[in-house]
Amino acid sequence: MEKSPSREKNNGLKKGPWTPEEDRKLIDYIQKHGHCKWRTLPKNAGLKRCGKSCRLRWANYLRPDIKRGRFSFEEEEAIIQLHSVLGNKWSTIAASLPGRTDNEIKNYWNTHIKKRLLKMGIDPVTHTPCLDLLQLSSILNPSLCTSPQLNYSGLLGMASMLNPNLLSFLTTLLSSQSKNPDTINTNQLLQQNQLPQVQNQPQYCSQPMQLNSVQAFQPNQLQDPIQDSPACATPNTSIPNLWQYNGGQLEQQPDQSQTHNFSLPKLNSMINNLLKNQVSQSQNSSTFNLNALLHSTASSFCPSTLNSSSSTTFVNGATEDERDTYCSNMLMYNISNGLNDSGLL
DNA sequence: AAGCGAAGCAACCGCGAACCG
DNA sequence: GCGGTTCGCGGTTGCTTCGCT
Repeated sequence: MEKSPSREKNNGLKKGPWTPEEDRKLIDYIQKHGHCKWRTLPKNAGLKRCGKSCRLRWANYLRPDIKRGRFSFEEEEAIIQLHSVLGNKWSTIAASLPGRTDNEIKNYWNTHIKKRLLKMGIDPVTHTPCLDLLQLSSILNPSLCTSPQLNYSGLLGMASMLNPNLLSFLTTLLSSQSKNPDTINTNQLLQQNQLPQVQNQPQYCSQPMQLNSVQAFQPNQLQDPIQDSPACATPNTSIPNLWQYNGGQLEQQPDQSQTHNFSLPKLNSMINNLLKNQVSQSQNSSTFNLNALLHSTASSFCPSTLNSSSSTTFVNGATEDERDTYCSNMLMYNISNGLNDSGLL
């Protein structure tokens, strides 16, 4: 790639883009003599560059073991995972990714991953759900909603910040949905009689990835909420209309005679209504109105269809949207795992 | 086709750590 | 132990390409 004319420093050392000729000289020299002394290398190799520039060119571009091309999804997952632990320790992260340089990873993080996380409602610095007004409006404004699956993670992130009960409820519902793709038994959920632990720092990536498990969260067979079948939403006033968060225990006992089944589109609208309600009431409230949730009507929050992507598309060469979808599913999967680990599901 | 801003990425810079005499 | 030198890391810059108007 030919760039602008090279710059020169006062001391005669060249700066700027490397030419193929310079590359060849550097490669030839290192292949013959190695690179023990970067300081003296350029002079010996016949290059008008500083040692630092040579080292950088070799390390980031000319090294024979460098892997070129797009980052695979596995690599991306690893970067996010490592960054959540190590922070901006690019060289340490690079050490775990054969063939990738710290500079490349740093650039990829700043140009791709950071944006993706923000889009998912996750703070790329702290790796926790973030709440800002823009995010909030995009989540709550149906016209701005382009990916319902994407918004699940945003919703969960929001929920966790607004109300620990809400996060527990949503994740339980979503996990239940994976076991029974058509219906959710609310009574069964209530009978658990204990709220799961709220994770302080939800993980949204895991190693190794378990595509089959994640696929269980693919909300397939979605219908237009407006066309929801009557059997899918059966509100019942005998269900306690309030869950009181009190050290993880439900204070009101559920009515064990009633079962409520509803489809995922209905769930979508319920979550949306719940969040709207929660936001308008008070942040950090320890209660939410279950009865209102069950009675809430389908809104236009959820677009009419979702594509049921196959897991095999989430490997190398996945589109941006597919990656977003997968990342969102991973969030739900990991939160669900947290529930499973606590023996609640 | 031209202009312009955004995105992507190679390369630079400054600083601290490691090394060495 | 100390001072000078070298190396490596992370943040930043600036050039090129891309896409939109």
